[in-house]
Amino acid sequence: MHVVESIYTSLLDHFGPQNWWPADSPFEVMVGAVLTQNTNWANVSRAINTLKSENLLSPNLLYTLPLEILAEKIRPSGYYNLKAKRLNNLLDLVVKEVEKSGSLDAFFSQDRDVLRGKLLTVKGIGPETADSILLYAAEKPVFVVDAYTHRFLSRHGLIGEESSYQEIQEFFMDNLPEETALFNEYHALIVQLGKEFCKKNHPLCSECPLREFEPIVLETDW
DNA sequence: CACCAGGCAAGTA
DNA sequence: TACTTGCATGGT
Repeated sequence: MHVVESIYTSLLDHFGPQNWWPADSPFEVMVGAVLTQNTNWANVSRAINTLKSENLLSPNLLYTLPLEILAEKIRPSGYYNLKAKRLNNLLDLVVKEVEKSGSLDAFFSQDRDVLRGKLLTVKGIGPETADSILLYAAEKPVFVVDAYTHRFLSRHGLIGEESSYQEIQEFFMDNLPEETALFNEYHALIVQLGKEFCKKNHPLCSECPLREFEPIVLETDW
């Protein structure tokens, strides 16, 4: 059994199923994926609740909303001018593709790597945001790598600190069965680990569910 | 008061 | 290519 499987077992045993992504629809996942960039989920949740309560959470409505108004609506999520623009860039693609395909589901039913390539053409959609949309909205088998993932693997000496997004992603995908449900649960568990035990500048902790995986002291403040 | 949060792109050398 | 910086709110 590879170490990534053992870690998954430990995390699931400790935290239980996380039932991600916390959203009511695939489109809500897409919006949340942009808004949560480098931002606490509690703040993102406020922004999404505003959009919901004003019945604005649809591609066409959001797309026709002026950037300044959109920025105002999503203010609590931080970087609101930047994120309004990024959402609009994403909607450029989504509205166009939905018109072409007939529906959001049809758009998502394309090949995984083709879809990933299209998402990555959008200014403001990088690898993590694209993969979050692929996994949690389109339900494609892709492993999402975030800062917590990088940090906990480094801290346990399982990868070099300088490892790239793609290298870390391959570390998981080369050693796990290619299953959407597994990748979904695993990433969610890593985020929970991050929030509770693997925060920036958080000391090595005897309560950590991964304490058996030889934590090491790093040079950096990770 | 300082630091952090489920990134990304653009600028500099 | 390899750093650095801007973007911004709300919780601890």
